[in-house]
Amino acid sequence: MDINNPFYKDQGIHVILSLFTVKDGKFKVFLIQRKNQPFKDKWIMIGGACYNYEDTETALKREIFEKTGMKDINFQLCNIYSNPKRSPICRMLGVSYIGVIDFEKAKYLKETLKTKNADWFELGHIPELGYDHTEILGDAIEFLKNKMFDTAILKDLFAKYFTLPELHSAYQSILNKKIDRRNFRKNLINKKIIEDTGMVQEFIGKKPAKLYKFLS
Amino acid sequence: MDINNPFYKDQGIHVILSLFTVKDGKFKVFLIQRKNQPFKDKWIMIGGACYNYEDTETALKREIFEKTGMKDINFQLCNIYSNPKRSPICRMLGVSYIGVIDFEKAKYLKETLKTKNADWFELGHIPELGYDHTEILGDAIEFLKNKMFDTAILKDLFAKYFTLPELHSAYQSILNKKIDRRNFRKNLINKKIIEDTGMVQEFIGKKPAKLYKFLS
DNA sequence: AATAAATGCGTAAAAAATACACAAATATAA
DNA sequence: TTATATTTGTGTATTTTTTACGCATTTATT
Repeated sequence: MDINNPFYKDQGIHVILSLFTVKDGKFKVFLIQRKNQPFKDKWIMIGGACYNYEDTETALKREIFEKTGMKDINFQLCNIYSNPKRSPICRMLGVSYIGVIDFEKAKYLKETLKTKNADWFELGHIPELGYDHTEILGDAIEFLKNKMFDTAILKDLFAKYFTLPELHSAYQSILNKKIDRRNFRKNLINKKIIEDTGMVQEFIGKKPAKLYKFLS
Repeated sequence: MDINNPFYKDQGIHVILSLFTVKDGKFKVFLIQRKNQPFKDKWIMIGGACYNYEDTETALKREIFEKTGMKDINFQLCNIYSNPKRSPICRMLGVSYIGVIDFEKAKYLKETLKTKNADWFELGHIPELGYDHTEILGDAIEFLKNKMFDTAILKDLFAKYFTLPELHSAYQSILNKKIDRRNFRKNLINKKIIEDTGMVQEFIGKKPAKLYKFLS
């Protein structure tokens, strides 16, 4: 370890957030459009530099706040990307996180965003992405799918409570396949991922649904 | 993203390998003793700098070769550590990998190692570690345990073939608990992690055991 | 030949996952 | 008011997977 080796330092760290929501049965990811080179006009996911006095989680929180004004987005580590050519400027190690928000926040996010060219894109309708964000997004989706039935990774997809039909619809959107709704309920309850709150939906029409919440 | 911001660069990336083996029913990790400050005389896991022209896997392969002379150790990403104070010298992002080798290689490793103060330590008898390697090692063990029954993460624990009693013993050492040997076999075969080779062990004593191999 | 040690194979019980049917609540139409 | 359609909740067989455990086989030793 030679601290004076010019190749040792002289490199940056980037944090990237694959931010997802589900709205009206559409699984969507949040993208912003670059205004400058490199990858001018290409779309990328939220993120930015991790300065050398902060950890990556702090950096990502700061970046999210600077770019969107939001402070309460939860996320978890997904993967890292270390190809030295992944950015044309200099070596930037990419640290990728995954986050989920409910569609009320999602709406607010777009309205208040400082970066104007930003939007939610439905999966299957993703534009061409800059850097290696196509790969990063693909890995994030895979990660999300693999954790959905074992953890409360979708905890923030609803502000607080939700009905089973709502959750069921979200799962089907993300996995892009049909799931038996009766077994779906038993599965998530048995695994202690969701819990019946005892409350019931105020009815809009049809039979009112019970309200559930995520555990942990 | 301001490339001229002094906090943007001026930081290093470190790769760390939690290298495990099992010998005579003892689950062990490979450690080397530091000769210089910081953490002089403390033990740490293999690793070193990732230069800005290489990806982290390349860096780790290089570090392993420079420090041990070995070229064929497989590993996979485990976690990252980004606390800016984790190294007293400068910000060093830690990228942790996990690897496993068979005890024949393990023996060779210690003999040919350039760094002389190096050894295999049985879990439960780990000395005080430098940097944040206690946390890194703990996470790596957790990672290994969680993947043992779903993937061939122990593939390199045996040079080629192995008997079921050998594998069974290794699993029990790592998990530190008894596992029914009959269900153990069925479990790993059903999940297509191991496969019967059709060959049988040359007998040393007792009933000769069948030889298995890892898949994938 | 009998015994002990280690390994392989099989089967019954329990638990989990899957497939599928029907009852209950509500709005709307007749 | 009654019937109908839609949506949600609950239950129950069936299949698959996991777990528990018995017994036979192979070899060395006595």
